[in-house]
Amino acid sequence: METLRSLVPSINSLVVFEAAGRLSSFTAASRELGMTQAAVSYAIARLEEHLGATLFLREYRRVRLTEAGERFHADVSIGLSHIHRSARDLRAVTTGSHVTLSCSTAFASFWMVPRMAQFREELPHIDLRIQTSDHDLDLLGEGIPLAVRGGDPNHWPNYLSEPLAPEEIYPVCGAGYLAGRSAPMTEADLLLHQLIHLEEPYRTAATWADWFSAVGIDRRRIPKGLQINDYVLVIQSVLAGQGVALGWRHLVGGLVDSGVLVRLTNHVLTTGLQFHVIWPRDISMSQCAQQVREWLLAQPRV
Amino acid sequence: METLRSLVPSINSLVVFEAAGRLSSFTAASRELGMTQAAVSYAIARLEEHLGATLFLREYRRVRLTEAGERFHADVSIGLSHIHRSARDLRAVTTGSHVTLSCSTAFASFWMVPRMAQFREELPHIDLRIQTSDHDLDLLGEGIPLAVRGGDPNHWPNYLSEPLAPEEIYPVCGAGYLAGRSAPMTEADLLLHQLIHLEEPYRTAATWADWFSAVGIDRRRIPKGLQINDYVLVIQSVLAGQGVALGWRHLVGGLVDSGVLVRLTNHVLTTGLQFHVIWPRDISMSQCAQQVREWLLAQPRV
DNA sequence: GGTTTCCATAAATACAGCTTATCAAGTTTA
DNA sequence: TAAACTTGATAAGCTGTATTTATGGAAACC
Repeated sequence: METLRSLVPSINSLVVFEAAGRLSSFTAASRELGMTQAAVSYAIARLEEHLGATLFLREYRRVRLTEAGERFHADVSIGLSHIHRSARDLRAVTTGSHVTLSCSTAFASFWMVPRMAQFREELPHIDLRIQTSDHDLDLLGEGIPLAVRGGDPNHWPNYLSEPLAPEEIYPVCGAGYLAGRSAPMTEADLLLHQLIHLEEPYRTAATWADWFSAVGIDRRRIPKGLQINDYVLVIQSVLAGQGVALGWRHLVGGLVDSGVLVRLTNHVLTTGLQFHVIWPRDISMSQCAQQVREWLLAQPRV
Repeated sequence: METLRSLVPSINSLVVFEAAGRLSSFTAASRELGMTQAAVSYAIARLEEHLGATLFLREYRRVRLTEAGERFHADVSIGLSHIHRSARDLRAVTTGSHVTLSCSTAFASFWMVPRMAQFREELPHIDLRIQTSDHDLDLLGEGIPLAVRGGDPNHWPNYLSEPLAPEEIYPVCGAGYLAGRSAPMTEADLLLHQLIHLEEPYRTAATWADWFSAVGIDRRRIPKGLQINDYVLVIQSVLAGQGVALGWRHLVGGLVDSGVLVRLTNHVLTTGLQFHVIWPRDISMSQCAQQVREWLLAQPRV
């Protein structure tokens, strides 16, 4: 079969043709493409010669696509724009002044937000955009250079990663919650409290069942309580004194330290998993994204 | 906006990338493209460098597209194949061993068929394909280099043309039709005969009304008769002795000369229009198509 | 009639893309 | 275990094509 290369003198000439056709002017096309008018004229002439078709009618001070040229132009435009868009998406990850970080709403609220002031101070030139999503979206497809995800890196073969924090879980309640209540002495005492459950709609997260199992308490003994599907709302409920929830150390550690949340019992569920900063393996990162990654990883571990 | 040129090192590299991705091998791609393996390796390396993305994983004795590469490859393939198809269609008109001639079924039957033996003798190397259509199809769109059409060349600004025969119309009947009937002496006598009408569904052709008008006979006096929508069938009906029809000289002249059809009356309706050989203006013709055109125009006028 | 603004053409030039040559790596096989 | 084979990477150098520079011609417009 005739290859595309044999059909046209050079694929580059198609780009010239596209611009010339769109602008109906060789001179304008040459300006747009940053080359001389002669080069455009030459490229078009060779393309026409090669295809054996007149693509342009040379009129006074302009050129006009012939009918055949019009048809070909439409197809070339479609083809090139398709490629153009794809190439632009690829590059979007690696360049650009802004950096998009994909993470959960919980991570955004409890980890990023408290550190944003410091971020602005240390990396003032970077326009950081946090994209929260509780789906595990496709960074490559979305053109996002950086994300925070919990889990096993082996599950993301197309991404490189660096651990940010281990997954450690303990019960917390609001500072005022214990007033008028007796603090639980043992893990089993917690069964008598108002438990707030996180019901992740898309991901699977550790639950009260996991936590109680780890201390040898049968999951069937766990009372039903408040079911909330967003971790930010879970913690807000806890802060409002509505009950006890599981706290992820890397998220709530700061609140515990400042005293607005209170740890209950001494048991910590350690899943062995880590939260990671991850980025697409095959795509080189922009300077800015690299700086953001280094900044994330340099934050003191809670 | 970033132009496509700035996104990729050269558009040619996309062709190399497409082949390499499809074949999962630089060496195989180099063979297909008729270049060296080194050139492919170099082109891909530059493309990756330019896009800032790793497109291939180099494995033992093969390369494999990365996820990002896969995505980009799909888009590039689509884009290039779109252009490829369009370019091929353009070229199909100008090259190729066969020549397609578009004409009406009537012209095919009564003009081409009687001359085909001679055509084969004079241009044996040409694979002539006659495409009959009673629509006025778009030669450019169909990739057809040559057609025969009646009418005014000014109506086809995108085509060049050369007249083949004037439009001359006279009544004819079958050789046996007059047996037992009195031959019409005047044009008006024809009104007493069984007239066969051609009812062109798509084009407008001259009718009995036109013919009678030209000799000063009111169209309202014309009797209804057989209505047939294909001129080939009209003439077959006439040959079968079913009645009298209008005969176009360039089509039925040969049948009249050989005696199987008989001209009636002396009046000839000359519309002033011509039948033309036409071809797309903007597309250069293949050698073969040119020969066919010259052959058509060199045929002795009936 | 001069001016302007397009496109075409010719000659000269630069440099991208290609080839040649060689190396490295990894699997097969002997 | 080492030699052979295949495939990709790399370096250096060459070639040819795309581009520029320079010029001319045509068509409108003032």
